[in-house]
This record gives sequence, structure tokens and C-alpha cells, in this order.
Amino acid sequence: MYIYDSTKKVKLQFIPLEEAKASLYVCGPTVYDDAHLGHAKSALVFDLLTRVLRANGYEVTYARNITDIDDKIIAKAIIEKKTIHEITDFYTDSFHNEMAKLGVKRPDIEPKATENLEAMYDLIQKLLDKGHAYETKEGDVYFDTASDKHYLTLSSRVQEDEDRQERVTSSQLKKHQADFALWKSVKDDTITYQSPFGAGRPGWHLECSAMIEKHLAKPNAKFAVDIHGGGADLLFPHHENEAAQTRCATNHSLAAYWMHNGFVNIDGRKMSKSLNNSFFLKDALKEYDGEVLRYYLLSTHYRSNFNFNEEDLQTAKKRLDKIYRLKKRLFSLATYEERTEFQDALLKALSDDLNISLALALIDAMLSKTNEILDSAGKHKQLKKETMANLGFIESILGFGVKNPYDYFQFGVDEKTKAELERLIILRKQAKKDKNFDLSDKLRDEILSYDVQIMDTPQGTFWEKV
RNA sequence: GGUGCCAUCGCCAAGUGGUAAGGCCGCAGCCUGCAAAGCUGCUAUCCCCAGUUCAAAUCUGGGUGGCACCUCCA
Repeated sequence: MYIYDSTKKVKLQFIPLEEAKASLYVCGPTVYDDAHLGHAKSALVFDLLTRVLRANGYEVTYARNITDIDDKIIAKAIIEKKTIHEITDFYTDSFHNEMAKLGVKRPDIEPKATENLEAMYDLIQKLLDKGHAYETKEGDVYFDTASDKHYLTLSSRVQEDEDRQERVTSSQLKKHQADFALWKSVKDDTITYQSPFGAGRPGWHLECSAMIEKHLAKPNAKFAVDIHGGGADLLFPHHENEAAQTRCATNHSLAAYWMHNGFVNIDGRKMSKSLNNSFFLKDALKEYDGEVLRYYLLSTHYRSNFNFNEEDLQTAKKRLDKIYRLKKRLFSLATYEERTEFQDALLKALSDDLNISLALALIDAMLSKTNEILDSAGKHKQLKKETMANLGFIESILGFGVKNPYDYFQFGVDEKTKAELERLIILRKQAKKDKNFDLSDKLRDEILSYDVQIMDTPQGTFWEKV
């Protein structure tokens, strides 16, 4: 297994802290709004990573947090006249539902900020005790970046540059401009938490460090977790600050490997709140099967920036369709397990820093070869068995082809339309039997008008949603 | 302004020193009543310039063009 470490900028062989085990922590969503395609991309990438690690025999512990303490959540609650929990519960549920549609498995641990406040207090206290943090007279607690000689090494930045660019809005009470808040004192009547440091809210970067310490860190290990992941924009300042907190508060570093996924862009530009060009997952899921989105978003290497557009999405669907057509071709057969060369090659490709393009090329080659042989005369008993095993392997490691193929090809078609299509197909069958091809073609045109295509096979005539 | 990433066929996209994977589209053919699906075949010398090397898309230097981070962001 090889992984590209985005802080060292080099591909490395994965050597776990503990034999045959792997711990993974990924920064999850702040639940104050609907998930967009970028959230989907990140979740999919690390879902794939856990599957590949497991296929390589690692016992994986995968944690992804839910950030449910945040100023934006509070702002939304006030605007919508709801409680914090109504907001966070709603968006946590929708996040889970949408991820399920994408075939993203739930992490083993999904810690919430609200349920880990004690761990955050502990961390702040340790940093204060060790002289890496200080309180201001306003009651805020800041991390003292000057006290950490390794600060900025993770993201390879230069302190002077950061200073020059510091915005004027930051607190005048900080010792150093780069210092960041561990605890933000809040004196108005908005929602606050009572800590040993007074009423307020934890700083942005604190929760991940605290939750990793509580849920994943092993005593006496050199690193708290094997792999820490997240979106490319989190490297600085979020991960830099997380790493500083953990390094200074404990006797270990945060992560042995850092992985950052590239961004999903729309029309060549970053999707962001400020540009108002976010593409929400819930909207995409109305138009496309979740598995199509899964295939599409995973079809480009995870570190590349991804330019979302519907044409490429259609292309991805066509590619996924081919898996399902072969599955349909062998639909009556029982599942079968057998290790094949194809599976070894597929796993090898994915184990090389998730080389998805190579993996997909291997799948396409397997599909073509199998179809070619099935097209030829013969029963092909062994080939069919192996193919069932291969399709099963693709399902488990990539999450492609997990549905009933007939259901897959009928995505978004209502029952009434289905019944009408069946009726037309029966009429067309009779017309063909009567050699009345004018009528048969007329019926086909009518069928096609429902935005489906039909295909005559030895097993009968089937339709597929376009 | 600082830092970093990227530039491969019409489109998407692997490959990072040994002579260009794959998919979509297109063209030709097999199959089909005709289609669709499936199959077969065909389709690039890797942004530009200079250099290193027996050998470069792959390394070095210089251009040009795109993007990102430095502020909440996956």
C-alpha cells in the first residue's frame, strides 16, 4: 500500500503504527447547511481508502467527526428561530441519508463536538500547563505559536510572510499575530458552554485534536493516528494548528500520514459560499442515481481538482452502465467467490495511492473481454463463475454495481410509466411477431419518447432510462 | 504581494527516464427486419524554448497559460 503524503509531498509505503491495523481520522462536515459535491468527494475518497486498506488486510478504525458547535450554526438557528439541535440534527440526518445514497459507509466512530467538550477542556488545560497557551484579560485562550518551534512545518510556510499578510481585524490582545483561539469567550446571551475557562465556545481547530486524542490515540505511539485526511484547503491553517496543539499538549505527533483530496470545481472555479455557486448533493441526487455520482466523483484521481459538469457525468454513467449490463447478462447466477488475477491487479492499482484510472481501465478491459467470450458459442461455465466473483469484488472494493441491475436502469421512472412501457413492449412484440415492422417501429418511437431506450435480447426486450 | 499545484487526442483522464493505458465522441465492420446493446478495427508524441542523457511526456532552467492557499470552507 502506497500513500502520497501531502505535507511531505512524496509517495510513501504505508507502514502502520501497529501491525495489520490502521487508524484514520477525516475532518467531517459542519452541520449547518446541505452537503455539496465537495463534501461528497471527500467522503467518497476516504470511503474508498478504508475499503482498500481493508482489502489489504488492515483492521481499520475510521473516525469522521460531526462539527456541531460553530458560529454559523448559531447564526442559522437565530435566523430560522430554531434551536441549535434542531439545526444540527436536521443536517446531520440529511448528510447521513445522502452519503448512504452515494454508497459511503458510515465511519466506525463519528464523534460530535458537543459530546467531546471535556476532552477539549483537557487539551486546553494541558497547553496552559505546558506554557503553550495563555489567557487574555478578555477571557479568551490562545495558542502561543511562538512557543512551538515546529509551527508551520506541516504546511511549509514562512512565518514572516504570514505576519505581513495578517488581517488587521485580529485581536490586539494576542501575543503574536499568528496565535489562534483555543477558547473564545462569549459574554452575550447566545449559546455558550461553561468551561473551566469561563463561558464561551471552543476554537475551530480544537475539536479534531481533542477527539483524536480521546477516540484514537494510542499511548506511547509516536503518532496519534496513522492517517489524517481532509480537503486540500484544510492543510492551512486547520491541520497546521491541529498538529501544533497535539504536538505541544501530548508526547506524540498527530498523524504519520497526511492525505488531502482535491477540490470539486464548477465551471472551472471553486465552489464556495462566497461565490454562490455551490452544487448541492440533494439536487444532484434528484437527477442521478447516487451510484452514478459515486462513479463520477471517484473517476478522477483524488488529489486532482475535479471540474464538475453534466456531460462528464453522463459519460461516467455510460461507463457504469456497462458494469450493470454485464451484471444483467449474468443476473440469474448465484454469487461466487474466487480470487482471480483481475482482482489482484485491481487491488494493486488501488493500493498505489488510489490509482482509480488504472483500476477503471482494468474493469473496462475485463468487461470487454468477458462480453466477447460470452458472445461466442459455448456455455462458459467457469468464466461466468469468475465473472460473478469479479463483479462481487468490484462491488465490495469500489461500491460499483451494488444494486439490482433492473432497478438501476429504471432510476427515476414512476410506476405508471413503467406499466405503460411494459404495455407498449408487449404490443411491439406482437407486431414484430406479425412482421408488421411499421407498427413495431412506431411503437418503438413511442417508447423512446419516454426518454428510455430499448434493447432486444435473447432473454426478451428490456428498456433502460437514458 | 507571498507560497504551492497543474498544462497529455474534440472532451474526460492514467503514465513521472526506456520509447503514449482507458472511457466518451467520431468513422468502418460484425450482429439485428431496422435499431439498441455487445464485439472487432481505426484515431495523439505529450503548452513553448533551451539543456542534461545512449534514451524525456517524464529530469533541469527559462517562458506562456490556468488554478489554489494565505479569511469560514471538503
